[in-house]
Amino acid sequence: MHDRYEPNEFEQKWRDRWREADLFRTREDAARPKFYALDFFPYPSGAGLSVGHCRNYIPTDVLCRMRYMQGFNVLHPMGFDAFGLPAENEAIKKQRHPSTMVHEYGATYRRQMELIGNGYDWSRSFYSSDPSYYKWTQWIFKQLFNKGLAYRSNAAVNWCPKDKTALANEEVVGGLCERCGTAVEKRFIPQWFFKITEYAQRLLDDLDDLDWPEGIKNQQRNWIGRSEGVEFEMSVADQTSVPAGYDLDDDSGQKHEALRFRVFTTRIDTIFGMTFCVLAPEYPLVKTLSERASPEKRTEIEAYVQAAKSIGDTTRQATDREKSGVHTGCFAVNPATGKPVPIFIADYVLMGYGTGAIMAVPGHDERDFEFATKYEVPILPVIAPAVEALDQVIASHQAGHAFESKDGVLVNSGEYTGMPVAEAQLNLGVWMESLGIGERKVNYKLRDWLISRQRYWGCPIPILHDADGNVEAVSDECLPVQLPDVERYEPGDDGASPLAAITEFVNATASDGTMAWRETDTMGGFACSSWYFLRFCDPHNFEEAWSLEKVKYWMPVDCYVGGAEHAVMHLLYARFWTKVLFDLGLVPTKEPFARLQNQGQVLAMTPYRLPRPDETLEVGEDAILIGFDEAETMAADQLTWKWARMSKSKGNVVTPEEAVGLYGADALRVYELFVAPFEADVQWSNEGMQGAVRFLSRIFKIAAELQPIYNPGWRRSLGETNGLAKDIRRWTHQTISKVSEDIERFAFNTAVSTLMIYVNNLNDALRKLDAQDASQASAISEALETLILLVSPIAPHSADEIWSSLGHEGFVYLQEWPVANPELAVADEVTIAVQVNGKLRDTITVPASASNEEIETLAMGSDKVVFHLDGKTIRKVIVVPGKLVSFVAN
RNA sequence: GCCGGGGUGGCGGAAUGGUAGACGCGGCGGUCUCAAACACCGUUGAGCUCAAACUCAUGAGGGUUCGAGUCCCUCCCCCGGCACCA
Repeated sequence: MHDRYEPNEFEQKWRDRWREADLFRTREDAARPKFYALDFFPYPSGAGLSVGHCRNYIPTDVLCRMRYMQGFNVLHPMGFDAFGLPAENEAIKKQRHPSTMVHEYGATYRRQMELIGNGYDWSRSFYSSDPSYYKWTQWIFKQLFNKGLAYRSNAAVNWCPKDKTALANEEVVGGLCERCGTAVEKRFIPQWFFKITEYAQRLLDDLDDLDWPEGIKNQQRNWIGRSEGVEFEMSVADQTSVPAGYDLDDDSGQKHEALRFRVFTTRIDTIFGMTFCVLAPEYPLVKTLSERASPEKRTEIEAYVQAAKSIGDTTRQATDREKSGVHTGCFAVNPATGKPVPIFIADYVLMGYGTGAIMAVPGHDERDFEFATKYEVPILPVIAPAVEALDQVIASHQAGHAFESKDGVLVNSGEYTGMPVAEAQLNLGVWMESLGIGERKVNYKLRDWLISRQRYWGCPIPILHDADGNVEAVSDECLPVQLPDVERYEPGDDGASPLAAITEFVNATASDGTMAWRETDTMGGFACSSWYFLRFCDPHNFEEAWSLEKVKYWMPVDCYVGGAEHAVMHLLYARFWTKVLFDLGLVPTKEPFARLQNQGQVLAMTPYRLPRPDETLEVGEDAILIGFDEAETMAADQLTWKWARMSKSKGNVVTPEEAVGLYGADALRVYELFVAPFEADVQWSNEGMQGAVRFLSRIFKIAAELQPIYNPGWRRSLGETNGLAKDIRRWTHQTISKVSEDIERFAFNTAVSTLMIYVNNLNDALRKLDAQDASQASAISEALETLILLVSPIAPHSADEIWSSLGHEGFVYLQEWPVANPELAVADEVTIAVQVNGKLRDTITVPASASNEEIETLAMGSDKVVFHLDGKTIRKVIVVPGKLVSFVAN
């Protein structure tokens, strides 16, 4: 037996044995409970894994290993998110075919995952680019299509000029392509969408029951962006009702037919304060109003609309931009007051939200206030803290700000004056409905999910177009629509997929035998990852996407682990697909992931230097990234070292091979688990792993020392224990319960620290141990076994090595997880804090069975307590059993 | 601006309203060694000290409580997300 941790001597041996024994093959034993744990579907990048990725995979593996030992059927699969932009872009750069490249990278990932000792059931693995997988991605597309949830539309879409494809809203971050950081442009191309908006309310409501981090749920709530309000109709006023002081530019002198438009507001209570209204420049009515206007006015309007079109969305939506707009020369009637208000066109109103038109209440909305000030529109206070507190509102206006108030009462609001805001919102909504010009309505920021990509490397959309422009789904027998194997697949700039140039692919026959052509867009990668967790339940099914029975058994995923960056992308899409499939009766759960955990990132020291005078910095950077080689050549005062996320581009990656080579796989596992809470970021240092090595070495040392007295039959020879033997058993059973709980709640750092305390205690006990004492020998044998079992999910190679050195056959993984006996975990004596007037003055040791009165008496006997109580009268005594005694005296 | 999550020794971090700083890293002292490394043993919040005792201390300030890192209020700072969404 090794007496210290020497990973090179045994770790590889155990990994080989696990593979030979097919140890991690999924068990589907009907008598056992199931546990489904899953890591986010990784895209296999050419950079391979870093120790940062391991921080995701190791903890899931620890939990799975414990669950298996606890008697669960564990499903712990791994596969690869192979389709999509990142793979294709890398393949283009390397002049390779994405298919061969991705498989090669996937093999590297697998090798690295095995190197760190992770136990996946590789027999269930697949690539999302396998035809046997994407056949079913297409089949699910069809389910959506048949249900009316997939549609083609010629809308303005986000186009990434670098990746040469359209993107979903979720993939545009701050106006930039989420992948490559290029500014997106607007394009009008016919695109396929999924109607995720139809599920907005359910996606919002069902968040409440999920055991997910609050931050992720919050992000989804914001993204869905529900708001309640009233949508109502405004009529354009006839020129005869134009108020004095407004010069109407209508040169026709004619009466026009009644024009109307609808506005949405969340603050119907402020309607009496509407002194103008605003249409988005893209609003359809703008054209009509412009045609009515004088030639000069028309020129002005058209110029403004043109200008709004030409500036990008990002610029347009910058909050610090000065408001701009143009008066149409027309007026609309405020339905509450009956008075005409001017209609403006302004680009601060967006066509994409609500109706694209608003009622403007400058008195109580900062944006409207800014606009009204610039264009000299009246500002009217209609909400105040109280009817008699109008001066506060006026003061705010004079100071240059709208008075924004969610409570308070209405003023200057006719019969509603004096009514509290909440009540007025309800009453005015009802009033609108009774009048028949509006209704209470819920709006969402969520937009439909744009799924088309004008790229080669994705799942083909299984749709045929006929000569008349009709679309039909490819019949089930003809699935999968195979992605043609071609040499050249670079995207074009014309908004067409490269597949459009492949006539053999495009030409097809419709179901009625007429000529048709295939849809040439492919699906974005998020389609593939929206159901892979279902396929893992039944990965070799060639008849159907999955059998309902299998999915009923395994779903939902009990523990889903990955980074927080997918909050509104993958995690939202996968929820949506699951709900659709649920409605179709194809899956038994409304939600795919019962519990979600986000791991922290691993940061590495990365060299930066100060910019030279002629250099400009990247957004968010205050220095310029340099390579480690360059850093070596520079003087220390020229450099700044910063903690940055490990990435190939920063050159700061530590690979699992390096870490395992230097310190061993188990040391890497222990270090990553122990160094910080699971969800916290970690500052990587190779030296930090030395502590993990010491911990593992101590375990080996204890095991080696105990080997001669270790008795595998300790259960039979255990009798009444006292003294040291009893202490040992108490530590053992306390440790079992704490470690089990901690692993369960993802507190791996405290699980490891508990094991360290246990090891330290056993180490101390070793020095006092009497090998001739049978009860001590049994207790320490139990302790040694328990230590190996408890440490095995965390350091599986070491556990197996020690286990076999002690003469056991097989693997620790196949042993039963120990169960704590609460009676043994209880101490005979407890240390109790004694406080006088809230300050700690002494601690006393009392029998655990002592009554409150006995504890109080013992505490009164303490010299220190006597000293601090001297000359005082005890007013009150608080006894918390097992914890403290507190005297209140004066 | 809005919404989340945070702020504890030199560092990473522990702590169901009940002994703040577990465990580890680093430091210091020692054992082993010709010496070093490894390993092992001891020590390590600050102040005052020979020591005991005492005082202070969980971003700042208030409050509730016998007792607050933990609960409440006001404010500051950091991280993440959203942002002209009516």
